[in-house]
Amino acid sequence: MHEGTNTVGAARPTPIRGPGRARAITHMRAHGLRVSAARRVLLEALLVADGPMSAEQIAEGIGGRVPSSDLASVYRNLERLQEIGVVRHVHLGHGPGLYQLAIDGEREYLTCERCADFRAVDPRALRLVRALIERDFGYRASFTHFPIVGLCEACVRELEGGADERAAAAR
Amino acid sequence: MHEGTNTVGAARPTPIRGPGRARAITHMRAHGLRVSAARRVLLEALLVADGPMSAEQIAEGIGGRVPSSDLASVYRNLERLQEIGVVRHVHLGHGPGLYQLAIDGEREYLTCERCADFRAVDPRALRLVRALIERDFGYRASFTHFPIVGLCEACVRELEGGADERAAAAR
DNA sequence: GTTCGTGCAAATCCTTTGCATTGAT
DNA sequence: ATCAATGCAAAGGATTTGCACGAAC
Repeated sequence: MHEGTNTVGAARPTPIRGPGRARAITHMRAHGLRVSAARRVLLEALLVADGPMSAEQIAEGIGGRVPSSDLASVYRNLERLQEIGVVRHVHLGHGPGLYQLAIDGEREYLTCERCADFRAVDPRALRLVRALIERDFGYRASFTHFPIVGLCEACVRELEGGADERAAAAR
Repeated sequence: MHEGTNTVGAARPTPIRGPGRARAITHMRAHGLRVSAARRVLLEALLVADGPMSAEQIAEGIGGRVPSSDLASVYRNLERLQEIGVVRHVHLGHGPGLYQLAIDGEREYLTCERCADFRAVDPRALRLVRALIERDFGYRASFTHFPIVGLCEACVRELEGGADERAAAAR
């Protein structure tokens, strides 16, 4: 059925480690990708961004902090860079996919379906969760591409506090 | 940011229990919804379907087993019925949202990002997983609307078998 | 007789594709 | 000089919205 973005099962890309620019460009050359202006700008955008960004935000130049570029090319390049392990993306709830450099090792995500905020964690922090899921269901879970969805601490408090607040207001 | 489909935080709808038709229709009347032909057909489609169905499949009459109907109306009615707790939907990976009746109690999902197959489980089966996530991250996870994504047992075997097969082929 | 729901068309959002031109190698 | 990458425009799938007509209450 759906694939394209699906990394699992394809030749596993070597994630880039160490600081960005030069490393990424070497990686691109090593994979036979040309180093065009558009791709330099794309890398710059991802380096400048502080967190996962939508293709549109990137195309618009991260709010003017880097030159803007063509959206279709951004999508094409994000996909190519993803294939060689320079880029990753996450789907946080509805809304567009969010892209980021893969230079900082794997991250897994938890996102709040109420306030839409999210949290990136080291995969090791989810070792037990994964083990439990595999033991009970045989599934090898990954929250890299699709996050754990739920309510964050703040939203839980707000919702549970709801009763108290109402009681207080009634007084 | 995104909402609409988001159930959490809104007045929690009473899920319908007991067998379908009449129950659902009573529920609709109780919530001031009119019982139109289109809505009867929609309910029929969801009753006939054996699993979560896309809006398009429903509009096309579940492969001719029920009358077909207008896609926009299907979406509108799915949303209204969801608001009153007669319908639920899941997002399994990419692809369209999948809708089903809420008559059979909550279900949580695990889906395979390789073969796109999925599995519905009783929420109680995920009690420990949820507890662990809440303890470690403060998130109250729910896999009702967005599933646990990973590799199913079969795909894990295929991928791990890969090495053996290759070794065997080399012999 | 109102008001809500319908069907159709058109618009929206995110993403992909076709194609002639430009540019990296 | 070659071939990959670009930019633009147009298509694509999923979903939403506007609106005039019809049907449930």
